[in-house]
Amino acid sequence: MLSTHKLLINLNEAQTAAVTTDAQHSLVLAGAGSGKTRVLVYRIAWLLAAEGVSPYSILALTFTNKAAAEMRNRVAELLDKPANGMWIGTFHSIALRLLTMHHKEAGLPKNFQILDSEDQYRLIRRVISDLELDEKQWIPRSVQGFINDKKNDGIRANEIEDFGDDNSSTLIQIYQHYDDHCLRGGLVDFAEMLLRTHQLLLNNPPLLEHYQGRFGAILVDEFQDTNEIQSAFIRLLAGAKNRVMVVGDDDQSIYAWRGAKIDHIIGFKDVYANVTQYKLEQNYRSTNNILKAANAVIKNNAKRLGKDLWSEQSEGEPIQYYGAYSEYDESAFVAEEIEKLIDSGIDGDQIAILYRSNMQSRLLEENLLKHNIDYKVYGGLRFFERMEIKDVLAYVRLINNRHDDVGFERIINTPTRGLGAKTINQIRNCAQINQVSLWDALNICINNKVLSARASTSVAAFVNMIDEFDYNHDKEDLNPLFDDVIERTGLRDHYQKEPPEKALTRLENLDELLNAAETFVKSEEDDQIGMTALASFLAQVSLEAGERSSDKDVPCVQLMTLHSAKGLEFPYVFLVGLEQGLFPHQNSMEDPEKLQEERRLCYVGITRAEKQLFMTYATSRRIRGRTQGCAPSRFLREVPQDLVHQIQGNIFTTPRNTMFSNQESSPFAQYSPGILVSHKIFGEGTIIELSGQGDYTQIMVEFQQHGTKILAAKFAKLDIV
DNA sequence: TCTACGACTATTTTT
DNA sequence: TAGTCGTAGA
Repeated sequence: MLSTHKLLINLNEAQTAAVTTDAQHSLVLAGAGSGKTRVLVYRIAWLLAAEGVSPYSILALTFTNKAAAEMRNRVAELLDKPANGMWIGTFHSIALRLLTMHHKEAGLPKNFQILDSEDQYRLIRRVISDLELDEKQWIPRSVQGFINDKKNDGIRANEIEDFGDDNSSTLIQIYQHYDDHCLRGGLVDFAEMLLRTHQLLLNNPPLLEHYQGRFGAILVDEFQDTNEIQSAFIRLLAGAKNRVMVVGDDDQSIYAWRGAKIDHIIGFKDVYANVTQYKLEQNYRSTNNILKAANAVIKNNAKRLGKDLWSEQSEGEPIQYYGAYSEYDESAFVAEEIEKLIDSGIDGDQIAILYRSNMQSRLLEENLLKHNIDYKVYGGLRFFERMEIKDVLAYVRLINNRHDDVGFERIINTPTRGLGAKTINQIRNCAQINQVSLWDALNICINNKVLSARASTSVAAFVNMIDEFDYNHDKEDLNPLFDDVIERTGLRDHYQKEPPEKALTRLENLDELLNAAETFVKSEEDDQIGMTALASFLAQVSLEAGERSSDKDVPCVQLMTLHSAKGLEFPYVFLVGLEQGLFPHQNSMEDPEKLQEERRLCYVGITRAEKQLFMTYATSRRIRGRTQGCAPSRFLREVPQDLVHQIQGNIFTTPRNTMFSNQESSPFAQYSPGILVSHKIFGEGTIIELSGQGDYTQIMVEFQQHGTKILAAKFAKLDIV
C-alpha cells in the first residue's frame, strides 16, 4: 500500500492542500506549468490510499486522449499497479462507453457508428439537398455550426424557439431532418454523444441513481473548456452527495468559439455548494521574466478569477523583441536566430514557433528550409482523416451496418463503377420517399427495376460484393477483413492509378492501416461491455484520429498555432506576427469577450516558453495578395518595458497608433480594465477596455444592468467605485 | 468520367 | 495571392 507520507513529499504547499482537501467540492485554479496533472494524479492516489475510496467510484474526465492517457499512466506509476476499475477518459470516450452499455435505453442500435466532423458535414449537405434548399443560402458549414452549437447547449430541434421567420424555421427543419437521418442510420456525431448521454441519464432515474451511487469522486481536467452539456453532465452525476474536483485555468480558456464557456469555471462556486478554492501559482516551467510578462498581459483582462504566477527560478534572459520591416524580414530573423541556437548546441525540438493562423507557417518554412533547419508543422489532416483511410473505413462501416448512409454515399462510386449522379439521385429519392436508408432504397430500386440496365448490373455487383464480405462479427483479428476490403473493392488499384508521388503515400497509408488492424488489441473495458473488436477499432479511430502530422526521427523545430500549443512547453519559443488584425485577429478585435479570449491565447503562448521568449512584429505584411501596413499588437505593449530587450525597433517609443490603447499617458489614466466604475444612468459596471487617446479615449464598460456600452471618457464622467 | 477553368473565400479545431 | 470547390464541356 502506498503510504500517504510518501505521497505528499513531492508536493508543494498549495498542491498538498488541494490533494488532501476534505471539502465536498473543490476548484483548483492551476496556472500554466503549476503541476495541474500532478495534483489530479496525486488526488486520485490520495483518495485511494488515505481515504480508502474504491477505485470503482472514481471518474476522471479530460478533453484529449493524450491527457487521459497521461493521467492513466501516471496514476498507474504512482500506485505501482494498473489503474483498473476507475474510469479515466475523455468526455467522449466515457459517453461512448455509457451509450454502448445502455444503447437500448439510449435508443440506439447496438452497432451505432460515430460521425466525425467531415462525415457530419457530408450528411448535412445531403439533408440540405434532400430538402431542396439552396446551398448558397443555407451554407453547409454554417448549418453545421448551428446544429453543433445547439447540441452543445443541450438543445434539440424541437426545443428551439421558432420565430416563424424563414431563417429559424428552415434551420430547425434541417436540424430535425439531420437528426432523423442519424437515428435511422444509427449514427452519432460528437456533440450527439454527449447530449444523448446526458439525456440517457436524465430520462432514466434508476440508471442515474446507479451511476450517482457509483461515482463518489468525480475529477475534471481543463474545466475552463467545458461546454454547456459537459458541465450539465458533471452536475447531474454529482447529485447531492458526490465529490467533485475541477481543475483548470480560466486564463487559458481559448475555445469559446467551440462552445466552451468560461463562466463554468468562473461561476463554479455559485453552482456547487461547499466549494473550496485552491490556487496553484508556483510555476515550474518558466523563468520569472517570462512569468512577469505573462502576468502583465493577462492582467488586462477584466473577466478572470485572478492569479499571479511566480517561480523559484532566476529572472532569466529578457524577452527578445524584434520589430521587422516585413514578414520576410521577420521570418528571416526567426530562421537566423534558430540557426544560432542550433549552432550553440541546442536541439531543434527544444524550439517552437507559434503563430495565430496556419497561413503564417509558409514563409517560416521557406526560411527554415533555406537554412537547412529540420522542422515539423503541426496541423493538416490526421491519419484516420485521410481520404484513402476513410474510404476503406466506409466500406468496413457499411459491412458492419448496412444503414450507415454516410459510409454508403462515400463509397457507392469509389472506385468508380459507373454509378453517376443520376443513379445516386434515384436512390436518394427512393430513400427520401420511403424514409429508409440508402442501402434499403437501393434494394427497392433493384426490385422495382427502376434503374437503367447498365446501372442495375453495376448496382447488383456492388450489393453482392458487400454481402459477400460475410464478416464474422466476433472475430478478434481484423487484418484479414481490412486486407480483403482493400483488395476486393479495387481500392488499392484505384489509388495505384494516381500520380506516382500521391499513389505512393496513399498505398503506404493503406499498409499502415493494415498494420494498425493487425496490431489492434481491444481494451479490457471495451471487452467487458461486450464490444466486438471491429466496433472497438472503429470507435477508437473516430475518437482518436491519430497524430496531426507525420513524425520524423530527427529532432525538429516545431511549428504550430497557438491553439495547438496549449499544454505543451518548449525551452525556446518564438511568438510571431504580433500585429493588430492578425493577433488579436481582425474578427475578434471589436467584441470585448473575443478580445479577452485573444489575450488569453497570448498568455498561453507566452507561458509555453521555459528559458527564452522571442516576440516579433512586422511593420508590413502581405495578406491576401495585398501588402498592408500593420500596427503592433496591443499585447506587445502590455509587456512591461523593463522585461524586454529590443533587438530592432522600439515598441515603447514609436508614435502610438490610434488603433490601440495607451493607458499610462492618457488623461484618463485612472481608468483601467477590471476597475469597477459607476455611471449616473447605467449604474455600476466593470471596465473591459480602453481605446483611442487623449480626449478621444473611449471606455468599454460592462454594466451589471445595462450590458456592454462604449462611452467617450471625456463625457461619461465615470466614478471609480 | 475526367479535366480545366472560373468563382469564391480567406481564425483558431481537444472529440 | 493562392487554394479549394463546383460545374461545364470533351
